[in-house]
Amino acid sequence: MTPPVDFDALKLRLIEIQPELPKRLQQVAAFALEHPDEMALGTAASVAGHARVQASTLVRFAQSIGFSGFSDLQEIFRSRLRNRWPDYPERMMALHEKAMDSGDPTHLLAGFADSATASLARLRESVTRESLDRAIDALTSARTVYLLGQRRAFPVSHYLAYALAKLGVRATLIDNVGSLGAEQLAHAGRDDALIAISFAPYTPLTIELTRQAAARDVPIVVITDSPLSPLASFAKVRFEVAESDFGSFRSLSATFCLAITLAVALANRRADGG
Amino acid sequence: MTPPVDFDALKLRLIEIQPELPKRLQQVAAFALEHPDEMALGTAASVAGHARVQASTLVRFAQSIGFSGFSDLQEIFRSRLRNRWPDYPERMMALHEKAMDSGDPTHLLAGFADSATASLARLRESVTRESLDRAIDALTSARTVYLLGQRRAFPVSHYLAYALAKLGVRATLIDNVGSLGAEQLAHAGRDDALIAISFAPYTPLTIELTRQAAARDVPIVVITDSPLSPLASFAKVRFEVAESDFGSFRSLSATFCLAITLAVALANRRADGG
DNA sequence: AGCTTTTTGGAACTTTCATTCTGTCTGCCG
DNA sequence: CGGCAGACAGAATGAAAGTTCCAAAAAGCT
Repeated sequence: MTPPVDFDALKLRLIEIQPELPKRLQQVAAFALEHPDEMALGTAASVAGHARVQASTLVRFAQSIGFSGFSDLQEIFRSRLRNRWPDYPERMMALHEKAMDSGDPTHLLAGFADSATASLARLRESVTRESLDRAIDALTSARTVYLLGQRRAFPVSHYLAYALAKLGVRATLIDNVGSLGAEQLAHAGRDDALIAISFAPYTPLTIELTRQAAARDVPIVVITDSPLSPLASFAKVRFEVAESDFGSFRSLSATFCLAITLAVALANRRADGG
Repeated sequence: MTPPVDFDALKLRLIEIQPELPKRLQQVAAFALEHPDEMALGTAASVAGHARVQASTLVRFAQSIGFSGFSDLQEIFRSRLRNRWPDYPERMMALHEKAMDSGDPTHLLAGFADSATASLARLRESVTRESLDRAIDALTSARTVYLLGQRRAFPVSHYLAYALAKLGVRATLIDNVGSLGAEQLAHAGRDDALIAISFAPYTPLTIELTRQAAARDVPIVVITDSPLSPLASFAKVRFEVAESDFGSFRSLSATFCLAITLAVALANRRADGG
């Protein structure tokens, strides 16, 4: 069998033959495509370690595609690295300028990526350890963590529900399916907690349900975009996330980042504290 | 003498001390700056050959700058090649460990923010104008855009549904509420389009519904994490988003960024083209 | 269920590589 | 002109890497 001559050919070949490959060899194929840099720079042993495979499997993999051994295969990944655009900052500049012409969607992509990056940078500066600690305290002592976010904020609360479930934390997502939002939150009490998320224009349902929960003394962590947010007054702990926007669409990157931080920190605390 | 920590520092150091270096060492310095790729990927012997020098000279060169040997020096060149941030993996490790044993949640936040930022940077490099254009073409000619993403990917498809609705694009979210996923997608035909999103471990429902849609010739734009993804083969256009992960949680920033780019570009195209 | 074939993990083997060491050479100062 | 110090090339060395092989396990087939 004749081995692929460049990275693209290799990629195609792998896509083609992967289904009929043994398990471990599939594993290697997936790893190779996901970590091409590692394949290029690492040693057979280190790559094998990261891919959870024996070094000999790497050799077998290479041979099954037609190479004589791992080293030959690695040469493909190395040449890919050589031919990659020489200098990063220059390329970035060129990309920005070239994309300025209208109708180029890469311009949009760059814009959204920039604004997300900016949001993340600002998040890091604006969130204090103290507020994080207080939020995690409040959540740690909760029997059930309720998650509320509608419309734009719904992706965040849904992702939190997913993450908390994975982390073994009891959480309930208020998704308002069938307009049962109020009922979904009805049993939240003072030994639970609510994470309420809303941005301008604030969804009335989110405000109303948060208000009701606050009236029942449910500890509330609020993620919003302004200290003047209608949610602010209900908050035991409040985070203001200033997402920069590009065009009229705000990124949610910083909000997600904060959310997952809360989730993981909470799980860690539970694991430590018993 | 303390060795430079990254490529730029090394460059400066070399320029500074080059005049007072012995002849062969100057030769090596010049070669190193002119052929950084060779320095990164070659062996001591091959580099020595190209630079018309003995291998031992390379070692002495490295030591004269403060490294323990050629291998340490080579690491600098390799990390330059790996990605724009030379110390990214180390930084990640450090943050992770700090976050783990200090219990300081701001380290977690920094880690997630970093990994999101890295994902965004990589996204910009990996997405080509050509694939964006093809995706937008496919979506523009669709009567209805169907959005499919479950579990981890659900936040993305939900957000897309929100954004497309705001932009005046007819879109249907396959949320599988009440297990009506198949029925929600039942009327999609060849003049519609589907955006299918899934990451490992791929949700069976997403794969199955995408397969069914593909069988009915629905044009499909796939967002996934590997060319070997089970979704890949159904795709008319495929995006591979390599999100870096921190701990065991992947950021979704790059995926959101790509999604919103598609949405806005689509709306723009519709507005222009009539 | 038993046999055959394929696949896998691990150790042994061989090669390659970086590094050290030694003798020689060159340039400089006495 | 002779001696000294630094630099150099090339061989020797020891470590690390890639590869091969074999036995055990798994998968497939009758």
